[in-house]
Amino acid sequence: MNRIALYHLETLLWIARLGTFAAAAERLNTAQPTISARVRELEAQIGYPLFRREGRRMLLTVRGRQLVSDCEPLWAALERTLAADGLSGARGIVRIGTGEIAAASCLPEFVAAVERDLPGVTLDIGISLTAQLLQDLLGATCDLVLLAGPVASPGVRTASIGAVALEWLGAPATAAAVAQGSQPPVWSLPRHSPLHQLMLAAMEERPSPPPAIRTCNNVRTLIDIVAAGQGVALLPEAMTREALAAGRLARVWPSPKGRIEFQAAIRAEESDPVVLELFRRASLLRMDG
Amino acid sequence: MNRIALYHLETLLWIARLGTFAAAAERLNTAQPTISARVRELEAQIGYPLFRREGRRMLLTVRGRQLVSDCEPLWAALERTLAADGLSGARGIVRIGTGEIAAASCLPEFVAAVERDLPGVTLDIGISLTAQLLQDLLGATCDLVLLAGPVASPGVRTASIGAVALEWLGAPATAAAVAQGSQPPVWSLPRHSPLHQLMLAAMEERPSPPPAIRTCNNVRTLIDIVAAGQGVALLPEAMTREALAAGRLARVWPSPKGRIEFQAAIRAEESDPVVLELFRRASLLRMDG
DNA sequence: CATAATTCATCACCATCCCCTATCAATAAA
DNA sequence: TTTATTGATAGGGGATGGTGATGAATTATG
Repeated sequence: MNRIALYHLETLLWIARLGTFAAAAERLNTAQPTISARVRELEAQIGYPLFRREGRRMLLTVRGRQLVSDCEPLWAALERTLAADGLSGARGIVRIGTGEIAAASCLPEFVAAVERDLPGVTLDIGISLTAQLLQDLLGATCDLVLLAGPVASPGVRTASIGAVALEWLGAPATAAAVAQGSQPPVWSLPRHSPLHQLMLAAMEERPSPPPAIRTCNNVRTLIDIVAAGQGVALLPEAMTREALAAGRLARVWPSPKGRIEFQAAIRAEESDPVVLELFRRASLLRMDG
Repeated sequence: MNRIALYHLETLLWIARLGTFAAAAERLNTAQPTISARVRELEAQIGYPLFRREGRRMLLTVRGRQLVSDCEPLWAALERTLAADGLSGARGIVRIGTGEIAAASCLPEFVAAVERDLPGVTLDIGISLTAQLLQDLLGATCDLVLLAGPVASPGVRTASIGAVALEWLGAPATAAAVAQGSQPPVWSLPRHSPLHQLMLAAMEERPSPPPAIRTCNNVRTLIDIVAAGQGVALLPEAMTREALAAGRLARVWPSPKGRIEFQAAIRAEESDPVVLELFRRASLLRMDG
């Protein structure tokens, strides 16, 4: 069945349109015996007769007509798909990996720009932690990543896309308790993440001894946890602005000096022009916009 | 481009799913060089690279991924279409030709029965005059026709499906004028149609000399014309019952004795089982039901 | 670090397929 | 009858697709 080629279907469709094998042969720039042979092959492949003799003509059988009308839209779609070649502009599916913070800060803007300027390009987006993102990139599971922290890995080409400020936040009740000397637990991303490292550095700035540290691999969940009064977290301003304004979160300690850097990255040996163009555009993003 | 065979697409899809050429080869019960060759052929046909080396693996390019995701639904549809073979029951497109009167009397019922009992069968319906219908049938433009008048043509197999009564109808105003001796024109289908012949026969029954005869090739329009007071027509009861009840039409002269016969017909040498089954079912129809 | 295993490319060889030209048989039109 | 049209058939040449054996590059394993 799989030995059917596209020209078999094309031949069937042209015979159906023009009525005779000879006309289809002319239309397809080939000889009439070729058309006969193609029909014979197609019939052999699908296992039932498509034509029936009627005088000197060949008429489609009932099932043959069914096949024609089934194949007509399919053929059109196939032609469109396979001919989508010389089309101007970039086309293709690019897999983007990004961390939660970058996703919240500039991904919608990036996606919108791509949709607008490169309509042929489709983005597949996956959210992960920095370490996973790098692994995906090197393992060619992703084409382009937006990730936190300075990355200096051989085989990776990066461009900084800005930094966001961090703040010690908690529920308003937690802030009040802290003001009275309480020592709430600190929540953070897993140990290997850049934000966790920044959090440890920021703890050094503080006079009090470091309290218990708990981790969660999801920033949104982290926010929910501290908003529920379960502790304090060092969170990016970009993701908490709204909750802060709404009073669901409050500043617990003074903000540290450190900011968290973000970068766009692709494989160093990347050669695909679409990916390179997307990297160029990603490099122009500004987290602190 | 048309030299692409279905197995080329199938191969691409399995490589995309399984990740390696070797795995695809095993899945497709073939050797690995075959897979390499198929990919090479496919790339040559579409004109751009689908894969890129990465270590010892082959990775889809951006455009390659695009093609995969474009082809996935197409492939599924093609498989479904081409494999629609051993499916139980009849399948296919049958072209039905019918006259207006038969269409109005029993076509909806017939179509509903086919939809219900033979869901794989699609009907293409065309409305024409009897002469055209016969020509279509013999010329294999139609597979089955429902037509008026006794047909005895060699090469055609018929079955009676009943008869309908005819009445001389006109607008109520016309009927009133006739009662006072007026001689309105008579409207009818074209000369070669069975209804026209019946009309002429019915005129013989009448005492008065035949008035002017005008023709129109469409019964519905004919009804509209006489309902607008433009004359009298011999019309089938089946199509005028409603207008008569609503008072838009009225009986002008006494009804003639003749009724108009209807038949289902197929080519005598028809062998397609689907058409034969539909003919069997059509033979059971009753116009006078 | 050396070895083994995996992955895809290449090669030679063979079978099959596809297309062409030339011709024929059947039917329809003149 | 003659002519034209339609599709089938036959034979040969060239392209295509398939296989198994082998090789190069990379990655896993001891």
